[in-house]
Amino acid sequence: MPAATPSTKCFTISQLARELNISTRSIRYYEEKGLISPQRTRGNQRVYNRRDRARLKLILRGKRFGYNLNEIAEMIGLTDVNMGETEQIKKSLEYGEKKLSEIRDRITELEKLAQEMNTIKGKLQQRLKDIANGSVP
Amino acid sequence: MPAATPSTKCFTISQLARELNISTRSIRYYEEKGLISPQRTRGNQRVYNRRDRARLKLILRGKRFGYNLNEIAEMIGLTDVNMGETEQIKKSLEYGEKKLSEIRDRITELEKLAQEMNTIKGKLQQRLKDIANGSVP
DNA sequence: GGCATACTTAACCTTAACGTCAAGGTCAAG
DNA sequence: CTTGACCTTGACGTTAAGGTTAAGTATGCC
Repeated sequence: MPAATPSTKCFTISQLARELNISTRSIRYYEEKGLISPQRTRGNQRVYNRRDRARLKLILRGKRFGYNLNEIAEMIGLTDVNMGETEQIKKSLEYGEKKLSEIRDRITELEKLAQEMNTIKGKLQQRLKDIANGSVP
Repeated sequence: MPAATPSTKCFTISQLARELNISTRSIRYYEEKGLISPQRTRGNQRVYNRRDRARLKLILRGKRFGYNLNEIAEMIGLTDVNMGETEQIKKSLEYGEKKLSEIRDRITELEKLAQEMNTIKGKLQQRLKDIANGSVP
């Protein structure tokens, strides 16, 4: 067998913070809330692997859609925690299903919003033309 | 000419609050922040028309996507305020364009999120099967 | 070992977005 | 004109999500 763990790249907290463009404080705060649990060095410093990094990205994505940290916690509760009893898994699946349809709703809603803004855009452009001609306001 | 204003249905604040499932406090707060400016009765009570109602819906939609009220204020600044000088309109258009592409980005991102959750779902189901058989955890 | 960086926890501070409560005004029904 | 439901402003309270600062520890490099 060759050397071990070929896919265990690690990051420090500030590396991740820089990469994800957030503060270290935020990352620690997410940990406080139980959203991530990185390993530690002997010296007690946090070490993040790519799974942790992926999870952070997931958290940030959730945030961008207006979910708060509690909701996100529930949402990603279905990734690797729980993973114990069949019942838990089933519940997670159920929850995930709910969230998925919620997301689909959001997508259609966003499309509606885009449409709405397009309408407004059209009106503004029309108005611009009107002004260019001389139709009084 | 027949009777005037055929499309001027009005609402009280609590009617809207109930319909939109938010508190009256929130609605007043949005007004405080300059996001809506309903008419008043002689007795100084707020009266909302359907345009106001539509705007409230827009605000809530924005919120659901993680925009804060300041961002939303800017965003809807392009609906009927400004509407005065050509320069303003042009700026609004520019801003709207930016927002539109932002929205498109969000849509793709949401799709990615949905995909990700589907992957998780698959894993959970697989795990469920494994347990059903008897492969130890 | 010594130095510069980066990391740790703990404590306190800030801001947005409301919730809540008080003290009083409005409005439609009777 | 009274009553009850609803509305007004104002002020203060609360909560989530961090920012900030302090005092001390780890790590990498010379």
